[in-house]
Amino acid sequence: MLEMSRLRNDRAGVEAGLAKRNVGMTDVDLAIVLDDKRKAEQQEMDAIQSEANALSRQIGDKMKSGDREGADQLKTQVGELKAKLTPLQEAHAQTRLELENTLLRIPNIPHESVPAGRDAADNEVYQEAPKALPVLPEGAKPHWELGKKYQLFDLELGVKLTGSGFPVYRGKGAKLQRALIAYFLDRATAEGYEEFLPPHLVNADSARGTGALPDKEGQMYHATADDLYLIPTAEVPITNIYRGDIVDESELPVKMCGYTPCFRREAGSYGKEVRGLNRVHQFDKVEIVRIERPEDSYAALQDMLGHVSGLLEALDLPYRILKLCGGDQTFTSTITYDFEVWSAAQKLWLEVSSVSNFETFQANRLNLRIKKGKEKRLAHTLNGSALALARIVASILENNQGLNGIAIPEVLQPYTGFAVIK
RNA sequence: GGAGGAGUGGCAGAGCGGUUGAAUGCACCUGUCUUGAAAACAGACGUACCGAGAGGUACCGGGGGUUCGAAUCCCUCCUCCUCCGCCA
Repeated sequence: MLEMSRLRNDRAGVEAGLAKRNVGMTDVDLAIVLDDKRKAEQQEMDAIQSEANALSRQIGDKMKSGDREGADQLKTQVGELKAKLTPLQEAHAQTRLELENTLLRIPNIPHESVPAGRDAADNEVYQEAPKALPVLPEGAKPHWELGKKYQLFDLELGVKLTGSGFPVYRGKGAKLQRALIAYFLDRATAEGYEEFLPPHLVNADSARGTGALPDKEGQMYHATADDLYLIPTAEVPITNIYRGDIVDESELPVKMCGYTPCFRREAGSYGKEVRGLNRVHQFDKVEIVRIERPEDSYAALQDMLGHVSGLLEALDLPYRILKLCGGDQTFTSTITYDFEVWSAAQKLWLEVSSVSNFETFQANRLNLRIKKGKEKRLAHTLNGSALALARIVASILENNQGLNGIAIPEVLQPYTGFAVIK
């Protein structure tokens, strides 16, 4: 949620930013009108309330001194004031609700460096793959065939148990998952991120705090009996740890990480993009989250890009980094970099990480502030996948396949206990 | 799931219908004193909204109600504690 002050004071900047997302100024204008109305209503209400409070106090005095008649007279006056107040209060509540809903509809303003554009086709390559893409010999198999051949995961079994898009990992496939999770967490904690293991279901307040609601309503699984949402990413519970908090600047930066499964309904996607593990309803991910001073957040973003790059390099996977265009960014982000890994058998780039700075957009919804002495201001929040498993597994299997089986990256071997899948 | 008890400022803890945004203690902050610290003393010390300011309004777990007036009474929901039941 954007700050009202920004909408009022930086109209040109807001307009230019929203244009990059192909969004107009209608809601911005409406928000300002509603905010003006809100203020005027409050002033009027406060004045009436103030008068009523003063009279009520006088009633108390008159009652004490035995002046029943005077008290009754004042009661009538207060009654009249209240009659005026009630409709005002109702109107005011309505105005606030409309203002809130309007603000929730306005997406974050992209960073000035973010290119304009409509969709993924307009994204900018920020960093090319560092080396020549591997070329596999004839007969190389896509990961879903490898998964079947070596009994690493079973999609049909998932259908039986749950439905499509819920893979069942088994044997060395399951162990590889566990190894990747442990490796990613160890790397993150070595970088100073505190590990959390949060709930996998959250309430509506948490979903709203990070922007999953209302923007992604329908993309989350909803446990209606208890009105809880299955998390689409660990970002939601981990960032919400600080919802409503005021953090002293001396405690910054806050660096958190956590592993969780991620649940996404992903309704309506078909074709090669969803073959095998390319897009599933449940996958595992290690997420990193940071809370920063505004002046530090872009250095933090670079640091996070470095961290994710380091992981992919350690796994020896060819990757590139995209800077998303305005139209392809998520609703809440100021700037987003996507990491894509080359899946050699499919000859396809697979997105394995998304690293974003939200500036104050999430913090404003979360009401997450930082303070230095008496001075308080909104924090900047950032997060990134480090990393998302299913597609990493897909590319490891495909890229590392050979005549003698699939080679496990060296850094993972201490975690898997085996060097080859055969 | 059933029965009972409780939710007040950073913490502890009064208040139980009328200048109570809230006593008191501790913690924190600022001064005085001290070479420095401690102690002592003095002061400041919640959040949000409106207002140029003076100041005003709201908030005592959330929501609703009674009343001229609610932290105080009523309803409801949530959370925690104790006991019982069930259970990985």
